[in-house]
Amino acid sequence: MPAERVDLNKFRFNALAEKSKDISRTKDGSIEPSPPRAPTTSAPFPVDPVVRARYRSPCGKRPTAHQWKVWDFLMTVPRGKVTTYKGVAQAVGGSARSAGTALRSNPFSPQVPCHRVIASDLFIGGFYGEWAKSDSPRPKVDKKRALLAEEGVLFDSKGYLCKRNQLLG
DNA sequence: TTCCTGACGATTG
DNA sequence: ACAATCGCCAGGA
Repeated sequence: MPAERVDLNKFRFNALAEKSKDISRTKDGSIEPSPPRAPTTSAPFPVDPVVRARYRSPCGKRPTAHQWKVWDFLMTVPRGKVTTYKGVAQAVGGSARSAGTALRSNPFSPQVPCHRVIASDLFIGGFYGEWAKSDSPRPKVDKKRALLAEEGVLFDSKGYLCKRNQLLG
């Protein structure tokens, strides 16, 4: 294979990976892996308010009341079912978008099952900050799909939920 | 405090 | 059908 072709493929890969935020570019133009979006913890999900008050995420941040509410609600979504960002917002307040913000910083995945949240049009949606696009690599969303498949929740080739009755509610 | 950025969702052209 | 736009609101800098 000509070197020219190799370089082209490499360039294409980097462009896609950069778009999906798996890598980022430093000031001098070199490429480095992006830091993980939401490092997970092996600590058990705390329920006690006192334990919560002193809890710090792996990034050293203290979760907000809204985040605890979102995560608490997720704990009520059973295996084999999914809900939507909109559904989360209706349950705990705020907007669908702000629900996504709380999921994005969930340090207890998959203990707190943020993989059971999909878009309101039944599209599989995102995972760990990565939003599924059919024309780009989506390793994290593939992981989400695998987790849900293990729970009996399947999506079609375009990424839409197969069985509507698996939606919570 | 102000400003900006998103794992959204609904509307519009 | 599809992309562009707009409203949304929690967090972080």
